[in-house]
Amino acid sequence: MSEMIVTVVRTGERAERGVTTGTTAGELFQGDRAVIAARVNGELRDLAWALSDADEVEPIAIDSEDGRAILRHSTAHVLAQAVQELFPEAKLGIGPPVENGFYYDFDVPKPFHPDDLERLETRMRQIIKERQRFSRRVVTDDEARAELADEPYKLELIGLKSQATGAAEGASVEVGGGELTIYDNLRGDELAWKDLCRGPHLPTTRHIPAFKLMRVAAAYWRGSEKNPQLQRIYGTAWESKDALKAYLEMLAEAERRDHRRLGVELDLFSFPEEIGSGLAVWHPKGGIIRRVMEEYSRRRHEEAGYEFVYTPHLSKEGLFQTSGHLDWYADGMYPPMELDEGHRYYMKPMNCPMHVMIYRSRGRSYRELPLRLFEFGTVYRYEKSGVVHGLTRARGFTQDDAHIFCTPDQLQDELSSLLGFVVGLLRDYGLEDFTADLSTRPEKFVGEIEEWNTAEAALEESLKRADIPYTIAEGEGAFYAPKIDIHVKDAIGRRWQLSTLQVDFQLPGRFDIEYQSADGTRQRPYMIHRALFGSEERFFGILLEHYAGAFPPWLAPVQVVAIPIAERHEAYLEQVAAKLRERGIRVEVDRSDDRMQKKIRNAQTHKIPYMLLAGDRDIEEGAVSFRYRSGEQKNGVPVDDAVAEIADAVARRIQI
RNA sequence: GCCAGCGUGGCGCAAUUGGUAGCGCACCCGACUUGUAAUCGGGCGGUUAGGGGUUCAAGUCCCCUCGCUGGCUCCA
Repeated sequence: MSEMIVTVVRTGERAERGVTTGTTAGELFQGDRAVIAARVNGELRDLAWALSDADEVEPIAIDSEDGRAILRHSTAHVLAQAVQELFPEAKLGIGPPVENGFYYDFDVPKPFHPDDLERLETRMRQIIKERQRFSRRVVTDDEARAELADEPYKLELIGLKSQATGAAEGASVEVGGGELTIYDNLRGDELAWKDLCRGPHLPTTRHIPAFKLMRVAAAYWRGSEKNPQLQRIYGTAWESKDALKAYLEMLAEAERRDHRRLGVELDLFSFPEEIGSGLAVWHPKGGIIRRVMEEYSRRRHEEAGYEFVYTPHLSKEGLFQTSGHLDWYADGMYPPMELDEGHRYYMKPMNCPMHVMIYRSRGRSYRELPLRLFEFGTVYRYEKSGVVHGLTRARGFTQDDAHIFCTPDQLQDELSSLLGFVVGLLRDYGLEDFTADLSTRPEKFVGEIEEWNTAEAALEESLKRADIPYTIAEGEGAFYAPKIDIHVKDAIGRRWQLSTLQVDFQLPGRFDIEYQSADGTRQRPYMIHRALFGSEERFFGILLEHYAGAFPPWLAPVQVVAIPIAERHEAYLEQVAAKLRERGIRVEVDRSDDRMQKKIRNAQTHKIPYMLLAGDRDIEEGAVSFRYRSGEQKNGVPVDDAVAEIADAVARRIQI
């Protein structure tokens, strides 16, 4: 009685099934409520898709990656319907799923107000309750044009698709590759709404278990500054109320550990309005952490053969003309200071030209190479006003910047050892999970293609040797060089771009630097740029969020707070503190007239790694009692043992 | 740079339709001296980011500047 055979694929297992002609994917998976779409011969399809003989069919569950994307895309449609009902003049842009959610762009006469989101959510809930069916319909270009005559942006997409040019990011969900389709939202048999869309979609709106609109924003149509700005609404949707809740809690956790908030709470740094946007001052507690980070980094660099240099923050314009910065990135530089007789000085946006000056200060021999120059170099970049963001995107910041001058022969080994060094040092700061991007030649570049190819190959080889997983970012290199960016994953799973490593054969030529080789000829060195933290400010901000302010003891600004049970125990704790200070431990005795419980609370909120308490019992035994950040305690520890425990944790740079 | 939302004592927040700026924490003073997350009492502190305007009257309305937030664009 079965008229055709399909192959059902589930998590790698394959099974053949005989079904009647015209069976849909949905009927195949009837009974499994988690299945909301299917992959038929490799293509994602609606459950209403009619199968053909010999099809290979895989169920798509709503809680899979593909399933969530479909859910979110369908939720975007519900949003768009709600918007057009509440704001009839709204014209549709695009509405794709994105990581953790979706958005939909609209052209509206008056921008949305945050309060509009609540009204839209209410309407969306009604639409979901109505159990509208998502119904797919194939149309010709002309039919689509006729049906969407009132939607200028959709018409533009149809036009783009006809021209087979690359549409905007996200637009592929509207028009896709082949035939055009429109999805009708049907309330019973009545058409509630429709949208040009490739699909697939959930069977009905009722299949949306949980969603929330997040924020309104503006976005340029098709991602170009030259185009008009549309109003974008961001939302999120999940396979269950619990999954939505977990996501919202993750966002709340990210907010709690936002470095800008912790910077204030822990008194680490601030951005005085009087100084200017994006320009931080470091308070004593933040300053200690930064100093410890720098000291450790400096020591490791010295051990690895780097030499320390210092250079000024300002330079005459000629330097940046030679380097090419004024030709390529003058926009990103602070405007020049005009001095007498027409001399112009610029704040430096990068340290490299300065380091080249050091190299060029005298003749160089191949025997000196590789020459590794390192500086904590403070640079200033005129970031656009809308992008400044705490410590992670500042206008003044300090790079842990090094430039390595080497012979072409040395390039490969130098890159390889460099990568190992970088990753090793990042591990010491408590970061574990690394990936890399290899950014290759961009459209706008300088130099010879052969040189680019050589450098790209050397970078890739070093990634392989260092065994770091990487992806190739085609065309993402700097104009003067290909680069490797190292990304790290933080404690709550976010990825941050940190270190960069670039091969540069432009600057050596521009500055005409040379070395004398063994055969007596003059040769041009290669140059490698690298920053490990990227910027100290940014790295600090990332670490702060990674640790949620609870730094490991070696970095904590105050490592120990000693808390007397009563005033008469203060002198004893001062002796303990003196012993700790002898070991270089940063310790404070809390002699305020707060109650002991309050002192504990204070130390706890300041995320102090160790609290040492002492009362009559401890003093009798020559001991102290520990309270750790976890709330755990360890009582009656002999003072020398306590000191040793703390000093050891600091020396080993472990987290506790 | 563009769009939107914001900007109240150090921090977190309040202030009916425009009608004399309050609270908590922190801070200062006093009392209390207490074994693991907030003792009690008193006090100081704001020309409501800055400037201009409307009004009898503006933290509340309008304009400009600065700054912050979320996006977009950008990130050498």
